[in-house]
Amino acid sequence: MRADARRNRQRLVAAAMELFVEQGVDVALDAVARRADVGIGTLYRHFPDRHALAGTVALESFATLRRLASDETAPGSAPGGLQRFLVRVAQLRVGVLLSSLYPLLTARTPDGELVAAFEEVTEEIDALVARARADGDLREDVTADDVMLLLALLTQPLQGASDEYIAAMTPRLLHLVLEGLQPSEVATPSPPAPPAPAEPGATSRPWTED
Amino acid sequence: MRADARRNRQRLVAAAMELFVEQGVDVALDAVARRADVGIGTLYRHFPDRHALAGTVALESFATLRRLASDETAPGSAPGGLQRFLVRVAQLRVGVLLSSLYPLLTARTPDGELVAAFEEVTEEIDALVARARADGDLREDVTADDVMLLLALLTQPLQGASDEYIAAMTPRLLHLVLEGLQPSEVATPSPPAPPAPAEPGATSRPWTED
Amino acid sequence: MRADARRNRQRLVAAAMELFVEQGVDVALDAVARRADVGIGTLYRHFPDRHALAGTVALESFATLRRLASDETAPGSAPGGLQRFLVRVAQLRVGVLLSSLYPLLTARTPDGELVAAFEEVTEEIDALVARARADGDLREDVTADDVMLLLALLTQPLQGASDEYIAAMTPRLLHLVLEGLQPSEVATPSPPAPPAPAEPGATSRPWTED
Amino acid sequence: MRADARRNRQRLVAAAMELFVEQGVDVALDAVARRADVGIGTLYRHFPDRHALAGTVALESFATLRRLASDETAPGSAPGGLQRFLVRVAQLRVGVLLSSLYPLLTARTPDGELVAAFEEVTEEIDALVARARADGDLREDVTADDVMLLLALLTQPLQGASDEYIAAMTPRLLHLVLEGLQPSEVATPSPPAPPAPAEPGATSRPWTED
DNA sequence: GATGAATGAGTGTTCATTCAT
DNA sequence: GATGAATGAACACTCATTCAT
Repeated sequence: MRADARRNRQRLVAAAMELFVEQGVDVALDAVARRADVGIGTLYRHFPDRHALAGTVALESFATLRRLASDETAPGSAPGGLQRFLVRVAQLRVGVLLSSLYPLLTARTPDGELVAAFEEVTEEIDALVARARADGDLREDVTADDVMLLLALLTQPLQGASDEYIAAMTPRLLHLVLEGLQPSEVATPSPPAPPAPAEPGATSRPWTED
Repeated sequence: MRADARRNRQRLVAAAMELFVEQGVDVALDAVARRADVGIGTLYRHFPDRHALAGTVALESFATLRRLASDETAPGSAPGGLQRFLVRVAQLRVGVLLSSLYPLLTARTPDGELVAAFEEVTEEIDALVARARADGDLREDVTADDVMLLLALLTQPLQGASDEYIAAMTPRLLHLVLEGLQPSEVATPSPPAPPAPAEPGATSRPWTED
Repeated sequence: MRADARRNRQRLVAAAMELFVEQGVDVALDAVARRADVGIGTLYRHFPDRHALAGTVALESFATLRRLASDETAPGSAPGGLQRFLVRVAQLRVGVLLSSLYPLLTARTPDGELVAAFEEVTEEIDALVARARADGDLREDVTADDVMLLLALLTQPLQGASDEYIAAMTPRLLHLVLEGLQPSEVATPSPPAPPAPAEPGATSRPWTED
Repeated sequence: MRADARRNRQRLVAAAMELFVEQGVDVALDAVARRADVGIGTLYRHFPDRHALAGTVALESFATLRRLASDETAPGSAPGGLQRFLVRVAQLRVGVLLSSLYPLLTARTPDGELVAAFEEVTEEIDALVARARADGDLREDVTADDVMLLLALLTQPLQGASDEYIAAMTPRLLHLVLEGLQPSEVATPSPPAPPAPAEPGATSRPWTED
């Protein structure tokens, strides 16, 4: 692939990620191209349709999440890794993608690569959760799914809120929630999580069609 | 106002609320009119633009929230009112509106009625929070703002997730989070909330423009 | 249906027919709307997509063809009806539609109404052909299918030819061809027509997909 | 010219001719380049625009037509040459080009080479027609223009018809039409052909601009 | 007051053509 | 000379909003 093409591709993905985070996954592709400082045709050459672009952004996001998680599961890493991971993810607001892009995992023809990447992220977070539990930092009844969903929800773009407000409140809420997930004498059993669905897309999470 | 006009108005607001919850605040107004079984022209006669419709929906939602909250602050009501309130709100998914409609609170020309209604809701929730604190059910450093924001985020529509999954996970997450908000020996101080802004829109929450 | 709506619909169909004849079925729908002196949105309100518009144009064309044919099969009508019919059709250049719109007859989900209209046209032309044969005006081995296909081909828009040339040549060619279809001693058997296909779209003519 | 350059040029012209016949002259040039297994840039290096490519294809087609015609006018050739010529041309479906490419003959700046080639084809066909007439195989009032136009029309690609249907019907129609062009007692005079225009493009056929 | 038709700006997508590699 | 990436104009289609009935 030519150098300039690769650069444009990078810029497009970066621009898309920014705009997805700022304005949601429904931004006009025009805007993405403009932000990347590239013609709309170039966007379409690299990504045949919005789906393809979103898929690539998801892939990148999953890779980032995975890297952040594995940083904390490295052998000999300090306790509190789950917390540190979540704080960093929240700062990057990568969670938006975690949530907005779930639909992609279950398109009519689920993208195998994407599903695989998601599985990998899930595994890393499973490891973080297990470690936190082993360290006595996490309630016994909290699963990786709970953690991921909380993350997705808590870092969702709140339509009309100012960036400063979000930036100030996110660590605060995260602190409250994470501390609340620690074991405690008063803890009572949680309502059950839904069972894993038979199928589709190979994930254990039942997202709906596109 | 003619009887049929009033009925149409009601149906429009109801339809809008349903669709806002189901599909987000960006639904086509056509769809709202159709759901209300009313012509699009009728929608526009009652609400000069999407903003006006959304504002009315917000007003209704705030009224509902307020009623639910005041149910729990009635003199002689049982402890645990905050929890019960939050669970009910989550069930109604009225939180979507709480979040999606925040922008309205800070439009260029903030709607006084709306701001007032929001203030009232805030007051009721303040009361619930105070009561919970007094009962020893809530960490000292949790504010009404924290509660409202958590509520908004946790009940946001998660784009591609199936209704069943959401329905199953919401009470679970809420249980975890609420239990986590209880006082505990291990609790450490939360990061500070942002200070109230001087202005605008008269709310103490700094939402961005439209 | 409102009077102005009906008028607009008429104008759209008329404009589409004109432009289909002049420039082929692939004209920009913008151009159709402009020719009909109507906004593009109006076009789309009446016809959800290009297919629907083309289908309606086809329906009208078939109705016209049928009328022209039945004019000549009325009881007591003079001999030479097939010739007169073909000349009139060629003058109207309705044949374009006969050919350009065949695809519609075999769309994935063939439009029943359209197929029925086509069958009716075919029947009328069958009658014309039978009559012509009975009158001794037509070779024995000529079928209605032959006639329709000839008509479609001979009246096709010849991309770069001027209107005058076409207008002058069409009757001339038609005269030659029609006279050639008369019985003659020198006639030799024609190559066989293809057998009717099992299916689809209920017509006996095997047009390809969309 | 480098050997590979020449080869690429050949492949482009061949690919274009195939696709023109299969899908009409409006195919995407991308598709032509792909079929020729060549970059789109290469196509544009050889042919500055679609016009130039089409012109070259026309040239080749005219050459083919001419060759086919002169095969039948060779001294001592058997009677029935016009018929044989037309059948062969119809089989090759070269007629598409004859019709689709007429516009090229009258572009704002008519391509002299092209016009000349067309004139040559016309001359050859004139000869065939004269011979057929002399042999008593053709009505007196049929001209070379009639023959060429019939050929163009009868071999036009019929948008939605299947290849098999066309393949089966073409010889049949051709048989009918050709036999109909033979002299006969019942023949009546044809409507007059349009007079040759003063100009433009030097052809005697009044095609419109581009 | 209700209706739904008309409008046109906005967005997704394709493709002819240019140009850097 | 070959390549394929970049560009933007053009077209299909949607939807907020206005307005005639």
